[in-house]
Amino acid sequence: MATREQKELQPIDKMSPIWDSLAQGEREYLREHTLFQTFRKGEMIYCCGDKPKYLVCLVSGMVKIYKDGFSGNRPQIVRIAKPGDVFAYRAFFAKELYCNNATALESTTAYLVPVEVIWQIIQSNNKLAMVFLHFTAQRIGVSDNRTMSLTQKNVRGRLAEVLVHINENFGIDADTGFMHCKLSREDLASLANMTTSNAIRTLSTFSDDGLIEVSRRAIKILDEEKLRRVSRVE
Amino acid sequence: MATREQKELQPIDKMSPIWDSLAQGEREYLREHTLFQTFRKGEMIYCCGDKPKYLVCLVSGMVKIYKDGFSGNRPQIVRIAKPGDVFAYRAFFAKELYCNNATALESTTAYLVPVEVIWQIIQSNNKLAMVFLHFTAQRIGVSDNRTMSLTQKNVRGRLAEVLVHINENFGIDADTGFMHCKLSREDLASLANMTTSNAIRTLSTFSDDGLIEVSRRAIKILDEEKLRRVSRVE
DNA sequence: GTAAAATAATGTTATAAAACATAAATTTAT
DNA sequence: ATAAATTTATGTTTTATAACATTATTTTAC
Repeated sequence: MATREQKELQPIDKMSPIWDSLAQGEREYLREHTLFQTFRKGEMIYCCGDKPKYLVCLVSGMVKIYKDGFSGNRPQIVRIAKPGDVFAYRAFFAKELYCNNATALESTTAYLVPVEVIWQIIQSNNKLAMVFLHFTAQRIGVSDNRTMSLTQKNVRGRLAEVLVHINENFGIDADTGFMHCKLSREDLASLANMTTSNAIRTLSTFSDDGLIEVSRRAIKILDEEKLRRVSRVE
Repeated sequence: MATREQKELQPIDKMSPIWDSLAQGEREYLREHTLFQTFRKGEMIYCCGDKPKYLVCLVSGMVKIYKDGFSGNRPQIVRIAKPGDVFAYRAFFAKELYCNNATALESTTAYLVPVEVIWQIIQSNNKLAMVFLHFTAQRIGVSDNRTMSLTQKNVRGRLAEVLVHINENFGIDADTGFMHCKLSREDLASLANMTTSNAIRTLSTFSDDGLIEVSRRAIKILDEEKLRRVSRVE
């Protein structure tokens, strides 16, 4: 008898604590109007200039959210979404068009909630409004801190910060210790605002110094304390 | 008969459209529990690590909101608040301590609304929650765009952007055309993430090139179109 | 009004990171 | 399986900006 490895697909309102305050009727309304969609690797989920149509709740896979670079400059990854993450709602609440892009980093599935559905529920559910307010307020802090890191830390400090962040937020393989999130050097560079060359070079020196172990795209942190120190002071 | 130059002090709920959705009872409650305070030039309004106690609504003067620099680095001005602006609420909604500082750039007066009062009203006034959600969502966008500017534009582009922004948001003297907001070179540098030397030097070249006119701290934009172009492409 | 402090103006040097170049390794497509 | 394309690895050069240094000007304090 084959064991069922594949996890049962949870309904949208069980995917994130964002929906905890929803009443039963609201949950049903949400479920009924939510789409489920698959994206293949590299596929665009939304892009800069689009009018926000859906809030996205990631079910499986990984999505990079990135801004196009100014005139000839490299694009910059703002953040990477993982299963359970809810995104693509900022522009809607700000009453703006999207000003960044989202593409699947690997084969990905997601719930798409039409913004009208969110609007409908949030108008009469103050708790939901407060949850989104809490989230957006936190994200301002994250964004302002990111600005500080990208402008005041040097290349080593920025890359160390990115590695520690990925390690913390995407987890590591229980057996090998390698990080689950395997990004190309180019994407690491884009996250840490540096050239791909510098990302590659700095990974090499981190590896030479025994801070990390590198095998292709897989990275294992060997000395987290030291890496954090590099992230703090450089 | 002496003309009354001094404007009558407006009540808090007339200071910003943020409060437009408040019912009469809520307005009275807000007014009754709001403090009015004066800050002299350089005085701190709140600082990094403090627990948020008040939402601040600026009545007169100017306030700089800035983050301390990492280990030995220069502080960075996040934004400058002007009369009518409401600030100091992000950390409260994010359930965090302040992670930046606010000091008066000149003699300043402000309404201080205890966060419990905000909480009380927002719990039962969905419209107010939506207004704050709209504001915070917008500010994430501003912050992310700021990150792009500070990391991808060169010194000239960054300073040009700051000048255009100040010109637009703080207005100019009707007679002379000089900008109302007169910052020290150090503060301009802090806004544009560069050394004071570079801000001074770049102002000189802008002046030499006929883009601006400089007289002490006062600056007048002579060729806004060209300055915008510098801001966009450099 | 004068001295002291802070701010502004420039010139010079040092340096971190980008740009460029080339080659090796890996992945993808046929 | 082989070729083509992409990604990774390093070495070298160039460049933008910080750091440093000095002087002039302006503001503040007594």
